[in-house]
Amino acid sequence: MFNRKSSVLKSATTHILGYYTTFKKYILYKRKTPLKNDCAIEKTLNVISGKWKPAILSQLLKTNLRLRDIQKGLPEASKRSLTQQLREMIEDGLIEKKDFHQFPKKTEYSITYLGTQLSSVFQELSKFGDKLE
Amino acid sequence: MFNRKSSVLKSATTHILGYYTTFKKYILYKRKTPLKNDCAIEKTLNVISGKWKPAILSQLLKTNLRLRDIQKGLPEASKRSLTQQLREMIEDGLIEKKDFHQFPKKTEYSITYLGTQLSSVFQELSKFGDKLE
DNA sequence: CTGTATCCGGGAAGATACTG
DNA sequence: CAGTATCTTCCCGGATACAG
Repeated sequence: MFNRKSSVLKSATTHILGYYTTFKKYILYKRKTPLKNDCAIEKTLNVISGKWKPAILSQLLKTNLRLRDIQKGLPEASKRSLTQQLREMIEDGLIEKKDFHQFPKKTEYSITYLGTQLSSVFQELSKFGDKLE
Repeated sequence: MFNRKSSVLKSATTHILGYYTTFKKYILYKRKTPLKNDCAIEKTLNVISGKWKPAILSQLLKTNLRLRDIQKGLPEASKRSLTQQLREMIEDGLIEKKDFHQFPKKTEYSITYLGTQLSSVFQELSKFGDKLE
């Protein structure tokens, strides 16, 4: 989960797992600045602090949703960002995806049991946020 | 607190408060992507999710500290990052700074009452983090 | 010792076009 | 519809030198 691999295209010099390469192709690399995964607090922050993650999770805590519906609720977010953050949250086990094999494509995102346990975290975050200014 | 101003040097084209300029000098600018400050959850996340903030706050929840001591506890963080994150947390009212006017300089950072209320947030974050893998 | 000035690299996320 | 490919912009935080 930490040092999460992402795919990226670099046209010039880039790095693979810490080593540099100049090949122009999609590669997997580890995050440059490793997270302090020995701290439970930072672990949680890392899985929920994507730009749209709290918003998505709040929605999914209420009901299952298709990508289209998530977009409708977050019109400012690009589709790319949303699918990326959804993918990360699937990797982290917070949510699940179900594919209905049909055309046009249909998928549905839902919260996992682990994900539901975030609600007490959100409750505290919200309580504190109300005290700010 | 949101749309916090930062100073930055751009050698080419950059923007001031949303408008673009090509002057090469230090300017103040607002964040390009405004935060959704209507959500209490995101408010909290925004004030605690700097790279070293949770670590600093955890320390200050125990005792007052000088910059030197914070650095000792976080040898991987640069001085610049630490002072910057400390400054932001002062702006957000989480911590306070006391200057002893002497030479060599001496200052001391301490948690505010608002800051102490973060402990229940951290508790939940920590509890959830233990459930991750 | 505390803090700022300056420069820079890299990862996150936006825009847009395309695929199945 | 759902998702990826590609390029671009932005901004956080590291390194280093300097100032009071």
